[in-house]
Amino acid sequence: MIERSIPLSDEDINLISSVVIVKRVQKKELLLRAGEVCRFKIFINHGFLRTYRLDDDGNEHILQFSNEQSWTTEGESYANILPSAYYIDALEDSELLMWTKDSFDQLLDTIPALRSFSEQLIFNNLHASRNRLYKAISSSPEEKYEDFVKTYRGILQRVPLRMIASYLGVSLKTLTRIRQAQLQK
Amino acid sequence: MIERSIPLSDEDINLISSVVIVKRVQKKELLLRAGEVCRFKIFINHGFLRTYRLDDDGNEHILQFSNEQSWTTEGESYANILPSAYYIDALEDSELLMWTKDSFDQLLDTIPALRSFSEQLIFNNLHASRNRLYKAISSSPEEKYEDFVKTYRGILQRVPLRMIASYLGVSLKTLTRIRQAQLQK
DNA sequence: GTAAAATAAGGACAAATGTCCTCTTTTGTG
DNA sequence: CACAAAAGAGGACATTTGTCCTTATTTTAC
Repeated sequence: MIERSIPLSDEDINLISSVVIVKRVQKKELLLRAGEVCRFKIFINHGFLRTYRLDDDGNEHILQFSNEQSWTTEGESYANILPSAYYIDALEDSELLMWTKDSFDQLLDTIPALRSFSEQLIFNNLHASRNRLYKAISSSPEEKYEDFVKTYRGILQRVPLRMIASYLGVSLKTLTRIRQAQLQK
Repeated sequence: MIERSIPLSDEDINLISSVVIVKRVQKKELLLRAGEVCRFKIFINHGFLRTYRLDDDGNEHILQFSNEQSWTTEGESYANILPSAYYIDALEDSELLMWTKDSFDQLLDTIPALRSFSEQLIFNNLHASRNRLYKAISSSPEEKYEDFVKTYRGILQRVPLRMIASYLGVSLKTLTRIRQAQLQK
């Protein structure tokens, strides 16, 4: 599964597998709490995760949805071994492959292909993040929603609408209004 | 100047300097146009740059202000040698140190300290970008403005207010209203 | 299987925000 | 120095968006 995206030798795969931690989590289970240090890199074998943050009033703001067959972690906490500002939890029952920072760093040193793959991921992340920021500051709620539907059609059916609203930074009300307006057409 | 932030030997510095391109640009001069490939990594010796993008209606949206003694480039275009979606121009007369991707990649291969410094920059960028996204989707215009003032007090005096508005993703009108309201206090 | 919780639509209203305009001041240019 | 351009404040108004409700439906949990 991971192999699909990286060109790795059998030997490399064995190495990587030798330090993996397989974890099954239930829907709603928390993987990371704000204040804790994020100790793992996570690959989602199947299932669905989300990264969110609480503001001063206790409102959730979703930064990221993480599909199966993708990677996630709270990078700032993970890299600097600092308390995380974000939560990560499961939106569906999930099966995860996890590596501690220590073992993953060692893998990076041993397997050049993994390192360059990993760097590529960082870049993709950075560019996606910048693009999303652009949309956040330049688009109307309607454009944001349409863009979301276009980009993540699959997710729309998997999560409650209020989470889409949270992800887009608009109220549930505006989102239902937009959807109603689009039904009229 | 660059040296200050990286532990480099004299030899390394010579290497890095040997392939640098020093460029002086005037206020308003464009360094990168949308559609062009961003061919350089840029270190701003002194001066002030900005990265922005035009939407379909021709409105500017500022993604980044770049201070003196900091780095900038349009990463997505630079890394993948693709047409940029963004513009970069000078908000003040500036002196820039620039490296082509070819020569910079070579430096990265030769100087491990530069590579790790460079990776650190990427991470900082990623985390800053994510943080800004969080504020973009979670804060009111007033909170955004206050946060901006707190974080970039210096910039406030250097750029027109409408650019701050553009950076924050709000209209100039809301920004002047917020500022008026704060004067009342 | 049933009660409780979550979801989301919709109404009513208030508040926030944007657009368009004018006017004054400041800045930049020749 | 003089003229043009840019900046930004402010008014008037319309639109958008949010908050607080209620209600119907679906999902979850015991």
